[in-house]
Amino acid sequence: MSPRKRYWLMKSEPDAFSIDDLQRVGTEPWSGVRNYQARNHMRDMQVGDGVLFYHSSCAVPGIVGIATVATTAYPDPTQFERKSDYYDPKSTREQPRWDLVDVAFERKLKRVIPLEEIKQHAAALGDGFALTQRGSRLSVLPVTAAQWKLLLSLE
DNA sequence: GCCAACGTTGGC
DNA sequence: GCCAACGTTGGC
Repeated sequence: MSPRKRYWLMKSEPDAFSIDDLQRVGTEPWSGVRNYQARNHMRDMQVGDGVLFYHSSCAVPGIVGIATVATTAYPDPTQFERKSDYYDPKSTREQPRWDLVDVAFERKLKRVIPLEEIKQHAAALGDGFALTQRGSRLSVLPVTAAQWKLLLSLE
């Protein structure tokens, strides 16, 4: 028996990989996460969990689409590839440090929900919400059912 | 392009 | 085990 569906938010720079890219490929291994907290969140993911797709480092940062978790966590192959930007010499196949999940496209939002607007709901979203916490750079973060509902009600 | 905030590294 | 230095993230 699998635990009930959970929700997450995943950041991506649209110049590198956008929601349109995800729509085109359908499913994408979320490679390159090199932050332990973000990795641990991916290890907690279950197939079917909901993902808010967020564009960062762009003109209008914000939530742009919805995806679903398509696999449980498995070792990120790029950590073993010497030529990859994500190569980690401290990683071995016996003891990989970095995991990823595959993420599947579900839909684009009717409009971008800008960070600026999300911030106006910071109080309702709660102090613990990493996206609206000052200085937070976490790229994979948990979202509660209530936060998910609130954020998508802004669409 | 700037810079604040954060995580990691490495010297001691 | 501390902490300064460094590199990176990401909003603006």
